[in-house]
Amino acid sequence: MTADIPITAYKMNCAFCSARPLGLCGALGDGEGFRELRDARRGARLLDSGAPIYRQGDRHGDLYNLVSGWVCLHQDLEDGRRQILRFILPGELFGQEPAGMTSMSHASQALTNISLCVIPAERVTDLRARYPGFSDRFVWMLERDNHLTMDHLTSLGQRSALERVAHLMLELAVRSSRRYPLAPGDRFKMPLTQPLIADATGLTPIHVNRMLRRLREDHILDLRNGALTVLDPGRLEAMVGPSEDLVRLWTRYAIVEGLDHDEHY
Amino acid sequence: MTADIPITAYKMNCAFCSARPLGLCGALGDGEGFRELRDARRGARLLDSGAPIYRQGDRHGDLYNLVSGWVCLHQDLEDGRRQILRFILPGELFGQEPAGMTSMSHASQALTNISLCVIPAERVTDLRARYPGFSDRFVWMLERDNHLTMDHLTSLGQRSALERVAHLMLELAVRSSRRYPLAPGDRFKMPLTQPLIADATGLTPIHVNRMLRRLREDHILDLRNGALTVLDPGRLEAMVGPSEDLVRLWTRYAIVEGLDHDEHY
DNA sequence: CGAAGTCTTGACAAGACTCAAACTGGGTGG
DNA sequence: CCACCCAGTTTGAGTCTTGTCAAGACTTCG
Repeated sequence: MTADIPITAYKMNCAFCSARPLGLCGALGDGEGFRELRDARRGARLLDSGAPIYRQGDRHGDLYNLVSGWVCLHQDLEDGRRQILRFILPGELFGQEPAGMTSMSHASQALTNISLCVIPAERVTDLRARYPGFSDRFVWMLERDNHLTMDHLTSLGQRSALERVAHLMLELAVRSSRRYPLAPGDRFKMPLTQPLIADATGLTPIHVNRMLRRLREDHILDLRNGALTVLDPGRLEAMVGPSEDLVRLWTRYAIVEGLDHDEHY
Repeated sequence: MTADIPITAYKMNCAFCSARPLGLCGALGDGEGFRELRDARRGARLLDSGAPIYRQGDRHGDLYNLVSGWVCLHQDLEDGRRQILRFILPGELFGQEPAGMTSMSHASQALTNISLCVIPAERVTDLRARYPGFSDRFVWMLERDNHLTMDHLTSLGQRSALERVAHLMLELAVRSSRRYPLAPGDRFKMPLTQPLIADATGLTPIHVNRMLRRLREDHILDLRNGALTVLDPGRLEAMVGPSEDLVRLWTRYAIVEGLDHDEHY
């Protein structure tokens, strides 16, 4: 179920630990700050698909960096309805809450087998205070989260069921591959079930099924057996209409000063 | 239409300029940092109801602090549909975007006559780098925004039309008055039209009208002539089910170290 | 007084949800 | 190797919520 793994087992896309200079820690260089961050890690965790990472109402304390696998953040209502707020992909940070909150406002769950890097929130706060570049990247990540969440808000509030599903598929294809534009026939591994898509789009699983069928019959995309095939990128993008800036946020982990294009990733 | 006003005309609830120790600048104390912030202001602006503050696609550059009046942030689709992302109340900050964005992803509009405090974004970045307490509050505000947006996302995705309208009304009553809990008969000035509520909840104006009528007939609340009367706070809260933490975010501008309760506001 | 914007209502249409059932594929245990 | 089970997917029929269209009433303001 849950296992601790040695630090050496980390993959290379932890924003805290590696992926320099792209991740959070890139701002710390190779010096003292980076060593501090590395030493602050509470440890790594391996979790099985389906396992909760934290629950709604848990006391707040740690930040998480997803090293491998997929995670979703979701908010549950008392009567069982739940909204998936965001899908977390490798290299992304999650688990932060405004200071002063007594408990987590949302839960998180592994969608695949995952590996995580765990850092106490107060250590991050401390590093932020002492390393401005580190703080800047942290702020950038918050602003990015905000931006993506607002985009979802517009999608749920204004788009039709078909558009919402298309929007989510395009976003996840681009975010998971960091590639744009897409070509006809591109395939992406996507560990999503239709009930998950339903919780993310505010639809019922049955209706998601119908929308996916329609997208397939219209030769726009085909989601099956955990893989998405983009059949007609042009029409897909036309349905979604992502801005240039939005695509940039989809293809990046963090702002990197001086680097302005995706080619570096 | 637009007018510049002398610095002396500021009211006391600008997070940059005053409202100390509660606003952003509170962390700067009375010393050098505070003077720097005050001097960094690009100036103040008065705008008439309905005026745009910035448009979607405008170049990014300034941060805004609302001194008086109401503002909404909204994101528009090409075909005219629009989603209201957030209502901004006096004392709140808006206009930030992730570094690297070329243009604003959303627009903002004055819902009443307003007064604004304008600060160049790069000056804020600079102050963040040099004053950690200032940076903490800035981060806190971002996290708060994020939290509120996620709450709206859950509302749009999971709640019925009636619940969404009730949710918005409760939130705005509490946020605008900074008072909780509510008592039967409490009245709140609220410069909202039904089309605005529709854009915020993802419904049509006509359906908003139906929902408001039902809430009125059920003696839960009454929104009329720009004022909301809460008739039955108990049932209203039961419909919305806000957590303790959420209410705390509704009643506060900023984290203030050492102060833990609303009584200070 | 007229005009514009907002609110209200009714009748109808459409999109999305509910319920029920059959089908698929992968894993488990006999 | 097969039977079974399970979660996920697919489909159909019927219902209900919400949206659309149209028109009238009420405010506010010039």
